[in-house]
Amino acid sequence: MRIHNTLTGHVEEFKPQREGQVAMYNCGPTVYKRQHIGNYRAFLMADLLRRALTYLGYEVTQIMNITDVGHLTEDDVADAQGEDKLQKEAARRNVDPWEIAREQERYFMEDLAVLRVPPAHGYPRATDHVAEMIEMIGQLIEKGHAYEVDGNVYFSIDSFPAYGRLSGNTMDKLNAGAGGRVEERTDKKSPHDFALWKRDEKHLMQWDSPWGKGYPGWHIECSAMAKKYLGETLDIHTGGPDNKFPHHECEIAQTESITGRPFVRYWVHCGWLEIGGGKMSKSKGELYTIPELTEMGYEGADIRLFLLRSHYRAPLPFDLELLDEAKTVRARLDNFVYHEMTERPDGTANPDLPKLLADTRRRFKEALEDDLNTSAALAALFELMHAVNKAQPGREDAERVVALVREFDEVFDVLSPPPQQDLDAEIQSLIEERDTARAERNFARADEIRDELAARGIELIDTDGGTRWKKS
RNA sequence: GGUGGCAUGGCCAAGUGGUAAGGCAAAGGAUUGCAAAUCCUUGAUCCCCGGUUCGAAUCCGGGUGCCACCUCCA
Repeated sequence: MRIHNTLTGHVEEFKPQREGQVAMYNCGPTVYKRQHIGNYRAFLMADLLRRALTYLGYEVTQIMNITDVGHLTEDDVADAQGEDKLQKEAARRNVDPWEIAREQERYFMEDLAVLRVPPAHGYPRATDHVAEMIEMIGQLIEKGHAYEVDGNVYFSIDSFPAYGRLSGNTMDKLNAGAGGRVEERTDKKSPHDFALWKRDEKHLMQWDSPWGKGYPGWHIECSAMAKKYLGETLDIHTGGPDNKFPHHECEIAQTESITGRPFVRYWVHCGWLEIGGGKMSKSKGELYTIPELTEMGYEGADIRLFLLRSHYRAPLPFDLELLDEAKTVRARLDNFVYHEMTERPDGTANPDLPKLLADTRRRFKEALEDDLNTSAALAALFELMHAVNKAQPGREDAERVVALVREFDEVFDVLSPPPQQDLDAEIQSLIEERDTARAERNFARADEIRDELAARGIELIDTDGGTRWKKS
């Protein structure tokens, strides 16, 4: 397995700390608003990574955090001026922030289910780990990496020279490029210092701490929970492109200042999902949530395939036509498995088939091993389908082919469930009537019945072996 | 101003030194009572200029265009 590591900027050979075992942490959602499809690109990448690693024989432990406090609207300012996003939404809707957090967390899980994302091994909430955060903050102060000013605790950037290694925004660069954008004056020693603990009497979520009542800053939660559930050094840490800076820089600074060991071996970030030539984000208008898309008739699997068809790191344009295309492709896959390869006649085994299957599996695997090259993996699958359709296999060969397609689908998970085979008696008799009409060459009546069933969502397919149908 | 990234046929998209995967769309053909599906056929010298090389979409230099981060954001 080779994977692109943001830390080095290169695709590297992946070697977990423990042979065959992977400790993976995914930056999860901030539960103050419904996540949109752009957010889900990052979560589906995490899912892909987990599935691919599992397919390749690794045992993966996956932890994804739920941010339910402390994510500020002004992380850079990172003093008491910044607003907690959850708090802001709570004030807007005039409801308890806890209520919003739990509601949005529930929606998130619902969306993941629609997207066929199997649950991670844990979804720790920030608010359940304030004690761990306080402990880490205390350690940072002890070691001289953090300082308290009037109930606020800041991480001192100057105490961590490696700051900026991940994003390229090193301190000298940040200072050089300040260009008037860092203008605020605060109680911080350096404008780039970020908050670990914040005092704010008006905040609705308050915890006791050695520095008085307050609540934790955003970045510290990931350091605390990653350490608790996966240890001091993670094999993989994922996130969206926006997490690189400052969030992940801050995580590195906090954790490594305490442990003195590398925090993460491989940083993996996805590319932006773009809409209208720009990124899709909550602060702009046009974004789609999962329920909005399903109401429009798209299935989770359509969205999966749309996202998995291109490389996870490339910027990906989003529009409904591309989603339609994914739907078309998926229909072709379904058709192959449930129609072309089903009810095949008996036949002799094709001597070339074993090699075709082995080559296809090798190509598929090698593509995944090459920094999750899903485009190439899918190309292998399409070429297999083409070759098999051409060869018109007998039943046993067809079953072998389908088994391989299903094996690939453990990674992609885009096949529809098997079509229902039960039909009510009325429809059944209409189909029989049509068969009779066709036999009598009464095509007018036959087409009439076809149209009628189509209106009821039943699509008829005439084959040599008789009339088949499927729900359209 | 600083940082990171992108530029491949109508659209989407692989490919990082050896004569451009795959998908969607489109067109023609085979098959079909009509359909659907399937099969056959048809398309790009890879943003521009210069360089390195026997050979570059792929490396180097210089341009141009676009996106993002340095505010909230996956």
